Amino acid sequence: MGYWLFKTEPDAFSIDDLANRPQQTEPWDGVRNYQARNFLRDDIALGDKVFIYHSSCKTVGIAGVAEVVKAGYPDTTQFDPESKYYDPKSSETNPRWFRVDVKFVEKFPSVIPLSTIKSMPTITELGVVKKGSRLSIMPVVENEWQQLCAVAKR
DNA sequence: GCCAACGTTGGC
DNA sequence: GCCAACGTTGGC
Repeated sequence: MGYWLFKTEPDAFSIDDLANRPQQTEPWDGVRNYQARNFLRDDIALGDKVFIYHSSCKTVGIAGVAEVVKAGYPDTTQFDPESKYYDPKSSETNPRWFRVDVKFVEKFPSVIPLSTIKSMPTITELGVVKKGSRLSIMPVVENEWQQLCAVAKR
């Protein structure tokens, strides 16, 4: 079982958007970063748990949990000239970008603020506490996942 | 809105 | 293959 953190800008897509459609499969598409692509294509598995992280907003931090319901497969927006994620250098026979599907699991009673996460001395691996981390998809180690879940439920 | 950090691009 | 220029991300 793997653990991950996905960033999203809540103005575009928030934990509430997920929560309002609890039965629905949501595509996590438009990721255009090679390191994140490799995670999506190679490492993120069915059943993995995902922290939904709100960035570029009033309260930056972890807002809740989702679950992977479909592992990596080609992100079709890369083939669509109308899409803002269109990539003319990609092809259906050799796709460059991948996505997974997720579904809602839970919304935390309140967002765990980034400042709180940074203040926890035992959270050292998580990418968001590292300076200048711009990755939108990042792994979470299990013990840090458990710690953050405990904080969320306080 | 500022700006540091980082990824990508393209000339050589 | 180097590296400067440029664009983007994202916290503050």
